Amino acid sequence: MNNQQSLLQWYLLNKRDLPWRNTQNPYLIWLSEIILQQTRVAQGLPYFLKFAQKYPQIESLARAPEDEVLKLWQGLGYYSRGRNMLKTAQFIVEHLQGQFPNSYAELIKLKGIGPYTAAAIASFAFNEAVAVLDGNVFRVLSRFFAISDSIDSVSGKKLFSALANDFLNKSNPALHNQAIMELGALICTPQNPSCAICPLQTNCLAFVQGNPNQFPVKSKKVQTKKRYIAYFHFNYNGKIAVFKRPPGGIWHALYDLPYLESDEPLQKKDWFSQALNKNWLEPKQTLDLIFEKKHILTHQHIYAQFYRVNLTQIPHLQFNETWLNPSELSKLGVSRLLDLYLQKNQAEPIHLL
DNA sequence: AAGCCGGGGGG
DNA sequence: CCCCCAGGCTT
Repeated sequence: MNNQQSLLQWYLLNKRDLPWRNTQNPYLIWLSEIILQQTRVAQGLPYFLKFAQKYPQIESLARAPEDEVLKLWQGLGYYSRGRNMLKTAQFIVEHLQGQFPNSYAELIKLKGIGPYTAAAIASFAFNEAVAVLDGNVFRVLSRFFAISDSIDSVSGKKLFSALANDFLNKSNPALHNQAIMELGALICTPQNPSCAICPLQTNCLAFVQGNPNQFPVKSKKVQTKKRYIAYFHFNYNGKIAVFKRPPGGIWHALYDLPYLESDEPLQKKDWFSQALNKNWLEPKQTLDLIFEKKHILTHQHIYAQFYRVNLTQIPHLQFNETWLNPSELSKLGVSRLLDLYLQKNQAEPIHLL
């Protein structure tokens, strides 16, 4: 048996039973691939089930309001995926008669579909002979061939892309692509790979050399930034001031509370005086610290404090804010951080005045 | 080419 | 604390 055959045999015996593997419907496969971008299967699975249930066809997704899609996407992160997904659904329904493109060349033209996702849909739904290249494939191939070219350089990507297409089993691209990714997810893991039970063990150069942990090679490193944010829960007759976050930063298109920000930690009196300067409140008013949370993201650590202010008149907040009651706000997508606060606030309501 | 975009799980 | 996950878009 050659390497491709060993890989396929291993896959057929050991694959996980995942819902998007039981269909060739390009819409459902696309849905799963968008959700799974930079996202573990265990985290994305419940979202796939929710979306497939609520939007069984591309037409129902295309009709959905953006706020509804983002509420369903809430907690999954990388929210531009959800907005691009909606735009692409609308494009396909309005301009392609609802028919999903059936080739890599056409798929990659769509918003939110890059080289990986185009290859995944083209092969899984239409059995096109194009290799997927994701984090799993980078890892498997870099170890199998002991390649030290960095996977986040342009030249490295070209090299691995050529290698992946060379390694592709042209007689069964759909199964081969799923198999090599599954191998990366279950056997050829980032740390402590299970080489002892790997179907490619005997021909794996890194295993022979005894250094699989040295692959793959990455050159870029992420540096995290610390942010200190004071959120203001302005309460007026049971309504709360919120605004839709603008383009150009984190949580674009999600709803949020008015806030102040600093590069270094500040105390309540500092936030209070800043808010006073902006005429968000009056000197006689008080800030109640309700909730503190260190919110950890890949590229930033947010030290958040949530202050509640009970108002007797509506201030001008400069956020294009709207005033919503809790049931209205509960229908809108918010960050995981704000969701935590709102949940806590609901569990321990403040009985005021 | 580099920076940015979330949240979570595992070592 | 670190890593990275069925990546893609913008500058």
